[in-house]
Amino acid sequence: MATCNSNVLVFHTQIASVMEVLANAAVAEICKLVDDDYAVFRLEMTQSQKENRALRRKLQLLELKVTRERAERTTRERVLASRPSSVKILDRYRGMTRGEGHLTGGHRSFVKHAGHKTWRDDQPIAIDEGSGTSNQHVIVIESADAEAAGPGGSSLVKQERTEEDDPQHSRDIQTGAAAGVAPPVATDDLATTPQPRTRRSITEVSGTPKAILKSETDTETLTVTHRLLRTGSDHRSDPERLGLGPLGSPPASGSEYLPVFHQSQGTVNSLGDGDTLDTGGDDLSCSYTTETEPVNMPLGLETQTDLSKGDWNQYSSSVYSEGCLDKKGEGLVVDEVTVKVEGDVPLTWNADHHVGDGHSQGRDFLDYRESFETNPNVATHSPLHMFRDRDPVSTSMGPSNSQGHILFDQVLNSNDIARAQAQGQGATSGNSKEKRFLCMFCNKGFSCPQKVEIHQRVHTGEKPFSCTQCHMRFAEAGTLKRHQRVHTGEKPFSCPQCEKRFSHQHHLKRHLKVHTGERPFACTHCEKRFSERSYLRIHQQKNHSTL
DNA sequence: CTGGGGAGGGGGCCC
DNA sequence: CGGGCCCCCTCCCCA
Repeated sequence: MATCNSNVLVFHTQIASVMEVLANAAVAEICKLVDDDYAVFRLEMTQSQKENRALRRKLQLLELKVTRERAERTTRERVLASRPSSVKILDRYRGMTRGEGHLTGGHRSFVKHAGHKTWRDDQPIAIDEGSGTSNQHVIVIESADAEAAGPGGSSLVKQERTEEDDPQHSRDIQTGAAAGVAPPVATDDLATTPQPRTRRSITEVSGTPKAILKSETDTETLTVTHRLLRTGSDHRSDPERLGLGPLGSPPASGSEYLPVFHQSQGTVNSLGDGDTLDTGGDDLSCSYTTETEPVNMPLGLETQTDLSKGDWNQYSSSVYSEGCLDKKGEGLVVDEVTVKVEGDVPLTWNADHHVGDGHSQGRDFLDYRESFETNPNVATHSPLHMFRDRDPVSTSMGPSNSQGHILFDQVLNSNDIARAQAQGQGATSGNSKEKRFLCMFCNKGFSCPQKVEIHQRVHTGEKPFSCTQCHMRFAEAGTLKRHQRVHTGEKPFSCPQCEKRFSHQHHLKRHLKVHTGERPFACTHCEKRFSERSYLRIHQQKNHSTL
């Protein structure tokens, strides 16, 4: 009996072990099956996800393409029929965050001749090849999406990567190569379809004397500024820098002055003929730098921007103040205002650049012109000639415009005319001092060339001294220094009578008359007296103008 | 409310 | 470079 029980126990033990082995085997097999299925499932999921991404990308590309084509059609209607296109304008936008649709500043642009297709920076830009739709966008695509991008987007991604990998930010622009290929469009954020926000048409011109460098932009916040900078390191202002020869000699033909356009704000999607990026507003903020090769490239500049909203000073202020080429000292910026004019090419400016200023600028141009017509020393190459050609009203590119001159005169102060004439004639009429250095515009005599140089800024409008606190510019360093008291609040001139303080010494002197009761200026028509000549003049204008 | 005048701010320009 | 004067403009007060 005991033996029987023993056998049964052994048998049970063996069965238990066999069952355990079988169970383990079954578990292992189940796990294996699950893993296999899971792997297959994952593979299928991955493939599905990739397909989804690819489809989404294609869909977005199609949408962008449709939007783009629609914008192009709109633009074609607004773009001029023909434009010269022998030069390329490449823009450089530094600090631009892609996909954000704006530029952060410090952007530079430059012009390259047709043979050079090099970009120096990475930003969406289109080059007008004159082919009508030769527009190209540089896109940023997420790397993850790039992997799954379809054939249409892969090339785009490839291009972008190539450009970004370029440490020198140089890229080849394959303009006009988009034949049969949808305009490359990409975005770093699929959720936000990049809408063209800036429209700019840059037509580069060369060869013809009346070539026009045209910037037609419709974008928000446009303060278009033309910077005429010089490549040299000499930031000193002198007549030569203005294109003036020393004391009236014609400007050097081989000057290295460069017209510089500075793109200051706004997303710039360049567009060529028919290439349009809808922007939204007409208020352009497009200052862009153009850099020309040292080849003679006569060009006229016409900027169809909304400069009419600002005056010339403001215009020039923005021009000068934004430059990275400025030589900045302590609150002083000296930069260049130079127009390179070669031959008899008339440099034409948009009229609005000049006539908006309230007072001073008009005088400048008036003096310029008046002296030009009377001063035989003024050569036809002189800046005066250039200014004369700047039609203050019409945007025509013709040389001198009689209508423009009429209107030009209208904006000028008659007092300034008299003053200019008086200065010119008086200076030449026997000044006892050795003022043998004559102004080339008004014949006014000065004792040294530097004074002539400073004086001639009255005529040329050159203001090489820029305030670092604002965009004001001045022709004289002392004026700038005085102006900066506006920012510093410095009022070094205090009244001993009432402790009032003034930033101008003349203000103090004028104020002292309040205490003294001095009224040296008497009206000849009545018995009224005034402490200031200007008060008297206003009084006479208001009360005795008919006398 | 309006116009004249005073006061002051600021830039242009010459010495 | 500073001084000086000019001008224009704006703000404020007052009749």
